Amino acid sequence: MSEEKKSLNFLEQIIEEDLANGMPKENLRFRFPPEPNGYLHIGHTKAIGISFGLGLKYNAPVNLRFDDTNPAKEEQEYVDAIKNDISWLGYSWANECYSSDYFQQLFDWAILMVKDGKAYVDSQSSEDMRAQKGTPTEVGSNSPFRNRTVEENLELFQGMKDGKFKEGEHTLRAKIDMSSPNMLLRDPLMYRIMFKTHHRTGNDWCIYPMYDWTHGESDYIEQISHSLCSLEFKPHRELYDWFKDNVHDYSKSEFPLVPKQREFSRLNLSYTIMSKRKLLTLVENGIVSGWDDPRMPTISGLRRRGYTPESIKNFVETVGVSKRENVIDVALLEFKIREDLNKTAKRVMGVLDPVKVIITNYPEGKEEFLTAEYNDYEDGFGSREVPFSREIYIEREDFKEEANKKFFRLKLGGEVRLKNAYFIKATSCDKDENGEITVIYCTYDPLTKSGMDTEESKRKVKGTLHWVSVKHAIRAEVRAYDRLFLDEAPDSHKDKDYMEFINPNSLEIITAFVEPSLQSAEIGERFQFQRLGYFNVDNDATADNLVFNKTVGLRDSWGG
RNA sequence: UGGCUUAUGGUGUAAUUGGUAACACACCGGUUUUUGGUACCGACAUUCAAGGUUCGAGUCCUUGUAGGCCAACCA
Repeated sequence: MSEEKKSLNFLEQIIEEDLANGMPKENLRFRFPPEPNGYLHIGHTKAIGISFGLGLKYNAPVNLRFDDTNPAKEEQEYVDAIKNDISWLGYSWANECYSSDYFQQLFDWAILMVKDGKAYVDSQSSEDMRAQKGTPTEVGSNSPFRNRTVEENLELFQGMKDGKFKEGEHTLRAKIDMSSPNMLLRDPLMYRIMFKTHHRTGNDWCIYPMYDWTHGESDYIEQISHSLCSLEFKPHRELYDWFKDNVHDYSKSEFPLVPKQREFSRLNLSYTIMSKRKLLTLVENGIVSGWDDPRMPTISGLRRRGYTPESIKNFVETVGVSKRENVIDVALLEFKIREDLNKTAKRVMGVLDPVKVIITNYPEGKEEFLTAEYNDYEDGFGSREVPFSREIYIEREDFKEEANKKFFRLKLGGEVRLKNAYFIKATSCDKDENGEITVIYCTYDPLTKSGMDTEESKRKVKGTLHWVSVKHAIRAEVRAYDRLFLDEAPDSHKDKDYMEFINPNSLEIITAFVEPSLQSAEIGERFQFQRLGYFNVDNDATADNLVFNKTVGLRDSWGG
């Protein structure tokens, strides 16, 4: 057993350091904090993998916390989908939490901050506030309401909560520093008035706390030790710490531990987009059939496409953790699913673009059943009987009337092996008026039957073809997918909209012929169609209409 | 004219914290093969630039350059 020493990523190093500096291991606690305003995508699996992975590594609890502070965008449907996706990946959370569970605590703390002169009610329009906020290079200026008395602030804030004001009339702001070089510290909003029904708290509240105020304090309430998020929140850390320091003064005894936020770079994948808002646009405009369309980079899309949880987790593991902007080649994701399915999928035969072959010396009306292993190289997969007869389908691209020596497939006068069956030799073919081949005539050699181990079957043939018996084949719908976008980084162009790069041919629906054993295939079941790729049974499949999704093609080093 | 941050091959991630660039994917070549698959071999960078410190620098210092993020009553 050689122990491979894996280097620690920078987050693990931070944790090891904290541990070394005396933090008890039992204090370790993480969280994954999605906003339920859309479905989880492959980018989220990185964040999920990091926090849940750390939980597993250090045997520490990981909370699933819905950051549900904006009822205008959030829905129960998304909560359910998110839970389902995380479970499917194979992770379990210690507690199912909601920021909205902390609304009262947050409000109580906010009152204390008002009393301490650390927060005030502003009564300006958002436009006015934006104007005095300054810019990254110019300082802001103070609100005319910044110096209201504590009594006035208290009364107004209570009035906000009691629904005495209209939306937009007042806000509660933290009193920090309008000239801070960090824009987020220029008196950030803590509360806004919203008369919206919340998916959990209903109409209990008409003021809702903002992200910065809520998120950090939710971490604090849950006593999260390491709050890990993506890089764009780095500037928020200063504010996170400011709120945390103030609130800690109020609640040291009840909540002794203060969390620590650290940031890593998010995952970007080539040829796709990773923005919930933009993905929602694809759904709403009917570019895809839904959040779980197999072309979507969502977890539900990948699941439907045939990806396994294992392959996705391996992918995230391989991608690593760092602080630099990155774009991962989608080929790595494809490699990971091939790697997994290569070990686990049964091999079967299906013909996607059929051309008929008539074996002229095979008796008419005869049929025989040939034993075919589900996996020739691994034990434990079992086998099935595949029917063979005088007429079969092969792949149209597997035949050429004439071809050079690099073409290992069937050509006139040439011999190939039919997988699990016989050697055949092409003698002639028929064509239609367009020159399209309609029938290929072959002869077979009965002494080359698979498993016979005869001298004849030891003849060198370079090619092996997959096939399916015409009489026994079953029709199946195959959905073949191509990348959704034609550009490597569709949303990175300043002058062009990502919608301009939509691939108009990302879905091809094919009527295929597959071997009869697949009649009993179950929804979700994954197969390798030999020489073609990996396919799984789509949710849309019924007993008399099999539907397969092409998960990914086999690696093809020939190229055509 | 601001603040924060990152820079290692085509793409990611690593380098025992100053000791002579590793792993994976992609690409290209080859061997094996009843999948042109798998497996196995081989090829592919002197670390953004320029200086400096040092016996020795991807790691330290200086000065640049390039990229990312920051002005929502979003998260």
